[in-house]
Amino acid sequence: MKRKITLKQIAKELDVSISTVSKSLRNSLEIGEETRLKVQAFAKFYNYKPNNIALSLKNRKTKSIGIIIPEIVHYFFSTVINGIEQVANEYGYSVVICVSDDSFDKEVLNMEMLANGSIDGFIMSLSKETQYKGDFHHITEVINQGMPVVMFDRVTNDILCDKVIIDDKSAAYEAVQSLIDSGRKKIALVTTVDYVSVGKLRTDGYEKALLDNGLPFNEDLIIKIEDVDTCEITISQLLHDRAFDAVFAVNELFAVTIIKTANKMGLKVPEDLAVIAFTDGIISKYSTPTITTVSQSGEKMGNKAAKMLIERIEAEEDDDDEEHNENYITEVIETHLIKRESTD
Amino acid sequence: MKRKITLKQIAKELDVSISTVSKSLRNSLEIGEETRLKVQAFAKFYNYKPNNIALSLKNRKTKSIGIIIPEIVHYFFSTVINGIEQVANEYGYSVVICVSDDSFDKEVLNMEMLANGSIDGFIMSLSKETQYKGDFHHITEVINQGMPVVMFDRVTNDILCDKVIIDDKSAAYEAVQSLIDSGRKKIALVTTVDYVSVGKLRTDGYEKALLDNGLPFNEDLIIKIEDVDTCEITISQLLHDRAFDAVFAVNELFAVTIIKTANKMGLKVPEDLAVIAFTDGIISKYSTPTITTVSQSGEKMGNKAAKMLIERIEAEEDDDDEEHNENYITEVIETHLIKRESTD
DNA sequence: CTGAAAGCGCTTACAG
DNA sequence: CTGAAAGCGCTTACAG
Repeated sequence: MKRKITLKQIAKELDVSISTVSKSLRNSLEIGEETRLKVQAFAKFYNYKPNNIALSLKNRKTKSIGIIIPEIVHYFFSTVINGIEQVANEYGYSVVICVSDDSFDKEVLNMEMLANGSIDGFIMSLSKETQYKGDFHHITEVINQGMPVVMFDRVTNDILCDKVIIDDKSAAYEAVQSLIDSGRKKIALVTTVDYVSVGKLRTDGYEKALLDNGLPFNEDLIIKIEDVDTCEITISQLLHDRAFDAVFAVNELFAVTIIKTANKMGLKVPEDLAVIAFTDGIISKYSTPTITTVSQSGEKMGNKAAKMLIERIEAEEDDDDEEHNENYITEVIETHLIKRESTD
Repeated sequence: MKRKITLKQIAKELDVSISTVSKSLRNSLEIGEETRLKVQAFAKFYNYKPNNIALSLKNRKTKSIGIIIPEIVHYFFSTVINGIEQVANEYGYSVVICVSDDSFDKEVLNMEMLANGSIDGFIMSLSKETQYKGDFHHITEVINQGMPVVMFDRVTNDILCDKVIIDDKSAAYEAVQSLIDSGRKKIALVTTVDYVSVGKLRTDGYEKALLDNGLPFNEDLIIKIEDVDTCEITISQLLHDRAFDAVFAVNELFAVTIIKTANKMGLKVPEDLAVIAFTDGIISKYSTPTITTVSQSGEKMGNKAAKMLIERIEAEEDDDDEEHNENYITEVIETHLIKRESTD
C-alpha cells in the first residue's frame, strides 16, 4: 500500500524544486521543454493527481456544492438531486448531500457543518419544522458570509436569494379547473398542514378555481392530513356521505390512499370519483387506475438550481470582495397536467 | 458581507500569536486561564468555526465518505443512502454522493475525482456496465492507496474488501418455495440480464427451489428483460398460453408490469396468477393488488456499510503505515417474505 | 505561560 | 530557465 504521490516526492526523485514540478505539470512555458516533459512523464507513470484538499485550501474554493433536503427517500427529491448531479458533473463539481429529516436542528447543524469551508454554495429545500418556526437565521448567516444559496420547492419570502419553484397556485388552479370542466361539482381538497409553503399555495389555487367558477368554497371539503396512516377513516366517512365527487390531492400518496379507500367501499374511479394528484411520481404511474397528475419536473428544477448556483459561484470570483450584486431571480418551472385513468 | 473569521484575524485583534489562539480554542491547559477565556469569548462572539478544509489538509482526513451508486432515483438505493447518512451523521461524517448512471466511465471518473483527497473511504454498488466488463482496476487502485472500500448489493468476488449483501440465492429460494407451497406448479422467473450479479444469484435460487421440489426447470419460463417498456408483449404471449400460474420477479417494476398485463387480459391475481417480487419498495405497497415481496432493508444495509467503513477508517489511524490487516468481512443482511395480496 | 517554526500539499509572484 | 519564499488555515512539537 503506497500512498498517493505528491509534488514533493516527485521533486525529490527528479532532483528539481517543487515549483518546477508544479509548473511543469500545469504546462507552464516558463519551464524548459526537456524538464517539463521529464516531469510529465514521471508524473504520468506514477499516476500523479493533485490533492483536491490542498487545491481547495489554496484556491479558497472546493468545487463542491452542498444540498440540504428534508428527505432522500422521496421520489421528487431524488429526482431533483439527479438533476443537480447532472449539471454539477458537467461543470466539474461534486455534490455533498445532507438530509434534515424535516427537523430544524438537523438542518441548522448540517448547514453549519458544510458552511465551514467544505462547499462553495448551497441548494436547499426547507424542512417542515423550519417552515413552521419561521426561523431562518442559519440561512441568513451563510448568505452574509458571502456563500450563495439557491432554494427550491419549499422556499420562503423571508430570505432573499435565488429560487427555483413551480407556480403551485396556478398549477393547482389548472388541475381543479379540469375537474370542473369534466362536470365535477363537489371537489374535495386533500392537503397537508398549512405551514408547508407549497401546501398553502396549492390550497389557494384550489379555492380560486372554485370561486371563479361560481362553485361554493366549503371548508368541510378540505381535509388536512398530518399523518397518512390515519387519514383513511376521515376519507371513508366523507366518501360514505357522498360528500364529494372529485378529489384534488396535494401529493400522490394521498391520492393513492383515497383511491384504495374508495375501491374498498365499492366506488369506482373515475366514474364515482375523479382524482388528480400533485407531483408526478412513480406511484401514479403504477397505481390501478393510473393517476392523473400535475407534473413537476424535479430533474428540471435540479438542473436549473445547479446552473444558477454555479453561475453565482463563478461570478463571485471576479468581483470578489466587491459589493454583492443582489439581483436575485426566481425561476418558475413549467408544469402541466398528465391525464391518466383516474379522471375522465 | 464579511468572510468567516480565521485564527489569524483573532490573533491580530487580540494581539497574541496564532498558536495561542489555536490552543486556547482547543482548551489546552498550556495556556493561562485569563488568555484562554478572553480568546474563547472573542471567538464565540465572532462565531468562529475552524475551516474544515484546513483541518482536512492538516489531519490528512476529511471526515467525509464517498458513495458511488448506479442510480439515485431508485427506492432501494435512496433507502441505502438514508441508512448511510444516519450513521455518518452520528459519527460526524458527511456524505458525498456520485451517480454512475450505470456507466463504467462515469464510475471511474467519479471515483478518481473523490479519491484525490476528498474523502476517507468509499461505499459503493457496481454499475451494470462495470459488472458486464468485469473491469475493476479503479477499485483496486483506490484500495492499494490505502483507502477503505465497502461494497454493497452489487458486489464482485474479484475484489477483496468489506461487503454488505443479502443472501440473494436463499431469499429467492424461499420466495419460490412459498409459491410451490401454495400449490403453484408452473413458476416463471422474470429477471434481468445475467451479468448483474444479484440477478444471477436470484436465478440460481429459483432453479434450486424447483429442482429440490422435483419440479422441471424449464428455460422457456425464464424471461430475461433488458428494457421494461418492451417486455409487455413477451409476457402477454406467455400468459395467453397459460404457460405459467405464478411469477417470481426479480424486482417490483417487473412485478407490477406483469400484474397490469394480466389484468388487461382478464386474469385475476392471485387466483390465476400468483406474484412475488424481490425488493420491498413503494410500488408493491401501493399497487392493486399489493404485492408480496422479499424485503431487503436498504436502510440496514446502509447502516451496516457505514459502520464498517468508519471503523476501518478510524482503525487505520493507529496502525497507520503498518501492514494492512486484511481480514475483510462480508456481512449478510437478513431478508424475509412480506405477504400481501398478490399471493394466496 | 507564550510564540516561532515546521508542516499538511499545493500555487504563484518574484529573484536570480 | 529554475527555485526560494510566502501563503491558503490550521495544529503541535519544541524553545524560551
